[in-house]
Amino acid sequence: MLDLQLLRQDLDAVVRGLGNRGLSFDRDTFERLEQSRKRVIQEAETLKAERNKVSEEVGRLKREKQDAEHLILQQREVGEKLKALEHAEKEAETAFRDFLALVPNLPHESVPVGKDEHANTEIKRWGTLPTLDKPLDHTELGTRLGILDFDRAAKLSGARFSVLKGLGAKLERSLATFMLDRQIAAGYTEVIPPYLVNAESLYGTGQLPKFEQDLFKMPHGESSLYLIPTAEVPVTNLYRDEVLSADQLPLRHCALTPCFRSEAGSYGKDTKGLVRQHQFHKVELVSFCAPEEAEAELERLTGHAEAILEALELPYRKVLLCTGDMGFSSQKTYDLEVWLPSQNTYREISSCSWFGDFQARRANLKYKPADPKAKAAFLHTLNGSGLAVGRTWLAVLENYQQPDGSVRIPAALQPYMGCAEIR
RNA sequence: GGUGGGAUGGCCGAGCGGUUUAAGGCACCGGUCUUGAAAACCGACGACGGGAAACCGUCCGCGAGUUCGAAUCUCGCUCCCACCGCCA
Repeated sequence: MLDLQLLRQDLDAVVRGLGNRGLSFDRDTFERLEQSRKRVIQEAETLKAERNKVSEEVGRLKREKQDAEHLILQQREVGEKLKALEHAEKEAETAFRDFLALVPNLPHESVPVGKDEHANTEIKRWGTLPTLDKPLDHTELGTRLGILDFDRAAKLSGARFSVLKGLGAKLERSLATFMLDRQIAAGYTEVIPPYLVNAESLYGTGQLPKFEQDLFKMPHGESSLYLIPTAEVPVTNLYRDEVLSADQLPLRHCALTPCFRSEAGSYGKDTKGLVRQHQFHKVELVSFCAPEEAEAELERLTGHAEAILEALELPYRKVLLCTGDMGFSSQKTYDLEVWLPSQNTYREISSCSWFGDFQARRANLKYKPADPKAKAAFLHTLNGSGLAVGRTWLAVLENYQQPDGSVRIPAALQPYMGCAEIR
């Protein structure tokens, strides 16, 4: 949610910022909704103030054993009018909120303006690309090694699911544990959150109301629960409707969870292999901090994701997303892209974002600044993958493949795997 | 699934139809006193919305209802606690 004050005071800046995302902000609708909301609020409040006064008068008369019948009759009419007005007030309030709920965050000033991923800025490249004559893709490598099975997964669930077996399963588990251990050592407190969340949680981080079609929704009693698309949702919402004290900040959490995405609208994209699945594991980093620390925190958090790739000696590049390529809630995002020999290109393996107070407004996440005279204020939220486990799995297979079809295990991972290769 | 108890400001806790503009306490803040601090005393002290301001409105878990008037009465729901049943 954008700051209402900003919308009122500098609508031009909002229109400009959203324009940089390639969106046109409907100024007329906003102004119409804002004004009708204000009008009906003022009307209702005037009437309520009047009602309260007369009711007080009735109370006084009754106490003094005087007749108040004429006032009570008069009040009945006011009550009727008020009921209608309160209804209109609620409607206007809802229309206004619904409109704002669909408006994405404004890009930070340091974000390059552009329409799609071609305008992203490469920040750095790390690592040496493997020299392979004829690199196989991970699907072929994994299937040949007997550690990856898409056919049987299709039998169980359909397309975009996978079965990992033997050392393939162990590799997934080793990677996840390795990442968690590293991030815990870097200062993140591990949490294991629910994998099913309510609609309020998804609203808080910005997946709802706009992106319901991307989620798996489960009927539950009268309402529904959703499978989490990322641990960002439950972990960011941990402190929803709370006021944290300044000395708790920055508050850093990591979580290993499965992630579920319906991938609606991505038909034909990455249909083969593990790149785009309905279910995958991810270690997520989430940080809550004071606004003045947030920009540096994004660099720090991204660094913690990079450290995993470097520890695993996987070549990657770091990209600053342009305005047109950023997610709904983000104001600045770095993507980390790992080298995939079979595709002869870099593919996203982590996305690290700074949301400003956008999610904090939606989730009512506040902190009490150190200055005892200061009022509670919205804090800043950040998160990033550290890393997507499934994509790391396939990156290891492809980058560490040997001419004979076996796969070496990165040195840092060998203690977890208990072996040096898969063959 | 069943029965009973509960949900009030940052925290504890009173209130059970109209002086509640939510008592009282704790914490925090300002002041007096003090070399400084503590103690004591005095004062201030919630969130959200409307308004240039004065001020007004809303908020006692959530939603409906009764009433001139609801923290207080009625109904529905959610969550927490205890016990029973079932269960990994």
